Amino acid sequence: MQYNHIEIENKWQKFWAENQTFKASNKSDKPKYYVLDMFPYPSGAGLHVGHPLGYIASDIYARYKRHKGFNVLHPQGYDSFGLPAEQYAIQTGQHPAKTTEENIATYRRQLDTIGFSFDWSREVRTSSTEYYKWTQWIFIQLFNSWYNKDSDKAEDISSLISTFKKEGNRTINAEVGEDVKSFSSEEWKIFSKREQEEILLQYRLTFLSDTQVNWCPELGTVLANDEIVNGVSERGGHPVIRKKMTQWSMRISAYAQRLLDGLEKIDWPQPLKDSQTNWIGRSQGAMVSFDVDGSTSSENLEVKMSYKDLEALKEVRLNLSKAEAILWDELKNKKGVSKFRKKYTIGPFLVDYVCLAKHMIVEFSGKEDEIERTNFFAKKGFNVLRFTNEEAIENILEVVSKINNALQFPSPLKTEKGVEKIANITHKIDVFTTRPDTIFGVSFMTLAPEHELVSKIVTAAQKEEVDAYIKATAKRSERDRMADVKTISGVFTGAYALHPFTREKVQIWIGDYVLANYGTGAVMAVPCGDQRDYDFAKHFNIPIPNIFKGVDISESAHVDKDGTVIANSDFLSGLKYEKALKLAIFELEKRGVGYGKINYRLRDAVFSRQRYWGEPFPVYYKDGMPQMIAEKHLPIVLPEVEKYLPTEDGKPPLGNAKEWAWDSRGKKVVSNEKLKNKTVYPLELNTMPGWAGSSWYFNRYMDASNSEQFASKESLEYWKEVDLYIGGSEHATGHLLYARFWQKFLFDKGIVPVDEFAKKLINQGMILGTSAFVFKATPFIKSDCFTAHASEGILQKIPTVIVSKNLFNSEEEFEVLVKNYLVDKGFLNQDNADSIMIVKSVVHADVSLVNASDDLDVDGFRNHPLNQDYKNAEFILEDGVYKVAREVEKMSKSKYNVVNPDAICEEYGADALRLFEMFLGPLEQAKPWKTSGISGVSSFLKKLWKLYFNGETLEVSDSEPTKEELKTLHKTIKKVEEDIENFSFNTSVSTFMIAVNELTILKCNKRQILEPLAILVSPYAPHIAEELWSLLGNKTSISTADFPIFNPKYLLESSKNYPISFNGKMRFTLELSLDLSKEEIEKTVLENEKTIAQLAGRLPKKVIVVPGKIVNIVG
RNA sequence: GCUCAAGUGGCGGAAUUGGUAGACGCGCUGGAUUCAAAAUCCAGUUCUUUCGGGAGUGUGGGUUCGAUUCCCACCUUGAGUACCA
Repeated sequence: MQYNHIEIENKWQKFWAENQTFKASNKSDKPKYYVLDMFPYPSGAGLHVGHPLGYIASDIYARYKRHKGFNVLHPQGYDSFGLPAEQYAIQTGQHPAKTTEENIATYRRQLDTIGFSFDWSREVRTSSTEYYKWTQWIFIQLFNSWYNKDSDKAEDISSLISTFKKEGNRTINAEVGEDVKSFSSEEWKIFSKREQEEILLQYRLTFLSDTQVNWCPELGTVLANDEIVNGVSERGGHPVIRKKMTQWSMRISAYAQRLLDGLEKIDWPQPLKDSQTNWIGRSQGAMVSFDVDGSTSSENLEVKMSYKDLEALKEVRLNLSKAEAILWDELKNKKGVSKFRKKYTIGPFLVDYVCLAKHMIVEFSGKEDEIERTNFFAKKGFNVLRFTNEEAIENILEVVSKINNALQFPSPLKTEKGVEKIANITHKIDVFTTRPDTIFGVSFMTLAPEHELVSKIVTAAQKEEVDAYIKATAKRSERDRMADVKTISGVFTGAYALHPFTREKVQIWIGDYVLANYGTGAVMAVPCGDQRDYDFAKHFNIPIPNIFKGVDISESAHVDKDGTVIANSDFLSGLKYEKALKLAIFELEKRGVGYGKINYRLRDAVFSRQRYWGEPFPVYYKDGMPQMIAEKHLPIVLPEVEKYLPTEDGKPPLGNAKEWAWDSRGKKVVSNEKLKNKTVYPLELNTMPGWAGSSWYFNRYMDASNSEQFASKESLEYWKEVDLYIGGSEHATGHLLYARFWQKFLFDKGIVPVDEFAKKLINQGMILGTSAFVFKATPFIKSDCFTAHASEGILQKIPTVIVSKNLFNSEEEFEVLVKNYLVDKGFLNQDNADSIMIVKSVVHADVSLVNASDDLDVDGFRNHPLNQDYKNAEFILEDGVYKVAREVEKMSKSKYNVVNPDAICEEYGADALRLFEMFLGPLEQAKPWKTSGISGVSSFLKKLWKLYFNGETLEVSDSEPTKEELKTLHKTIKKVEEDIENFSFNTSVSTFMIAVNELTILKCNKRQILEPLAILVSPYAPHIAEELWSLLGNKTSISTADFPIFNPKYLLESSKNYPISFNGKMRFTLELSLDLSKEEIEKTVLENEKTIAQLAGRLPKKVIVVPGKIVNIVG
């Protein structure tokens, strides 16, 4: 019987669908295993051979795990909201739901053809109402939550409100926006409802705010940072500008540290982790305050500390009294600006605790010099709180509450002379620096042109110039500013800042190399240690003090930290980077001019899109304040609109909807006409971004049809997390970061049981296309020979000439060849030949017209619908064929190198496609596709089939297998098992080929070999395996069979073919018994005549014998 | 610029802890079968050679009895990222 892949594959695909073979149960005695693919966006172009690569790998793993006795969840779905469908809708007026539906049908058909073991009963689509109901629900959960930094997790907003009622917001340590005002419980109670809502909005994990957004005018929407590549939109490459808009944001920054820490416990590829780490951008350094000159400086009372003193302090910190320890337990958990230090020196005094950012000292009373201390601290701008030991031990809670209160409500500073205004400082410039060790190298400061202080500090003399500069920068788009990094520009403000240590005056400049939205929008410039500062200083002739010992900075800044010794830096002189850094921060904190700080690059994520084809927000606006629609009224269904474009007055597309108002009485969406009614309110016009639906879909698969809940508690508890997640690395800083964020939030709220959703992740590499090119000759009239009409006629006679690849080595040869051809064929007069020139150009040829030997189907090319221009082209062949040039490029329609899997399945079968995709190379690696290679796996399948047959009839013997047959089988079991566990799928395909080749030579047709062999092959080539399995008389699907068990006894050998090397080079092999001892091996080898010949009389210096491995003779 | 990954025949790639470099497949060459083609089967295929050998895993060094594998420097390619202070 012939191997008929079409018949077999149709038969088994139908069988699996009818019998729901791969339907996973949420209850099982077997251990669970969850294998997930990144679900596709169903684009109009359908799948090309690159798309299924990851799905095939995960399918092999899923099928393998089933053979290994696991209850496997292997679902699939569609990320079906998104831009392309909407752009198509704008162009054609087709409803995106319709095109999406059609595209999904194509995808489903293509996926089914490849024979995946997906559990389709759990399919999800992010654009279906049953699904996005729960996306809306999660949005509401985020709205109703705030981030408590003391417990380091998200909590319900109700706990915040009850604290506000009891104590105001002074005891709250939350992740919030920048300008939150402090208030007491009394004040909270008298705030209006609206004021209360405004305050709460600042605390919520999703919040409305006026933010600078990336606005893309062409697309008419805002884009997230990860949707912009090189200053233009990722989709379409349109320019992006910055614009202030009221937008929903997600407070992902609250999770920055946890997103970083979580990377440690997940098995994800290092490059992916690196790019997330990069994106989060944690940098450790210090905040430093510079006073603007014109303020009265406080006298300098510092006592300098050496590094030794600093080390000695560590000792003191370890030995705390009981009261001290109790209080420290309470204080140490405070984070961020309320962070406390213990046993700290402020000037000459050692204080018990200090919060540097808030200038608050907490001490135990009873110290001898209390009055003196209080005065000194007050001069330095510190408030002091004192408690007795008893208070701390007996009523720690009250002590803590007093401290919290004082932190929020600092009392005016007091000295013995009564109330005195200590600081007369008009302005301060805060900067963030990662190099506080270089602080003595500061020679100027630079503010971003947008910095709020600029207008306040600029001198009258400089005002005009500064204003002009600010105007000029504002005009330039973000993209211009980014593209142009070489031009140095800036203006002196005329104002000076005071160096926090030396009190020397340093100039304050503005310059556009400082970005307003990173750090504080201001930098302390250290020209000797930072190249940008250096260039700026050179350009404007600002001094460049050198603070590095023995380093030449005449040409460029010295950026190296390692091994550099600091000089000319007062107390830092003579120290290396690490020590100088610590001591600098220590001194900054001691003098109250700065503190150690961790900064993150990760910004809060903008969550509003001005698009139609996305999830609507479950939000309406009452008096301008957002209100959530109750869970029981979800989903809020996307309304119908006539046009998918923004409205004429610039509102998002949903502004076109006629029925888009919320009736708060009737609890339903009603016509906009009813907005006149008092109880009807406008609904949100923005929609959610693409990443909303994909940030939690892996949880939905666990209980996909649940209409009561996001997913049932039991199913979430059972499946917990994805065990293996396969997808592309392009989602590193988008989907994979946002999904981790939502998972952590859902975990905080007790909705999901784990805070990382995927234990292991593999990035499959891209499959590249092998483009084919032909060489086209284009004739031109040489300019000096141009004699008007006559020449025109020459060109018209000349047909397009296309030249085979190996006929020329240079442009000159090409030209000569073409001219000769044209003359020979009579297209060109010899006389005219000199007046034209021939230019070579390359043209893509459709890869389906080229065979494995790079021969082009010339007629096919002429008649190809995309090659209308070449219908009458002349081809210059070599040896009767046309050879194309090949190049590896990304697969794309425009390069005519896209290979469709449908055609492959049709011609070679799905099993061949699956095997070949795996055989191409390591899963994670990018690799080129060449269809010709598929004949290898195709003939392998035919050989495999033949093993079970004798001519037309199935012939399998029940007799005992031979030793060799068993050896082949068990070798294969071992290797395939190891390969799958290591995701090295390419090598197991080779292993199958070797096994089949060996068994063919052995003429093996034993059931005891061929039955387990079918199981081994089945994860890779499931259709042929099912067919052979059933032909062998089995009644159930092969997917339920146990994986064969490897038995090492069949691989035991009695002898080994030893490689005999001389000085490490293998010269010949020698068959020796494995029972021989080291000495016996050495003796036998040295006596061998080939050894004697190799040595040619020399005496071996040394003989290395590794029994079972190698013999190496040195000499 | 910075970070990461990778360089092995004509091509895709193999060599899991340092131990016979080039498995397996494509392509190519020759042969069998065939009227012919497709398909199938057999043999060969890193380079070089005076047919004894010799050289060889991006380049140059190092460690080792022995290095594709470990270390150092450099070159090339790919990916990510960037006035991030």
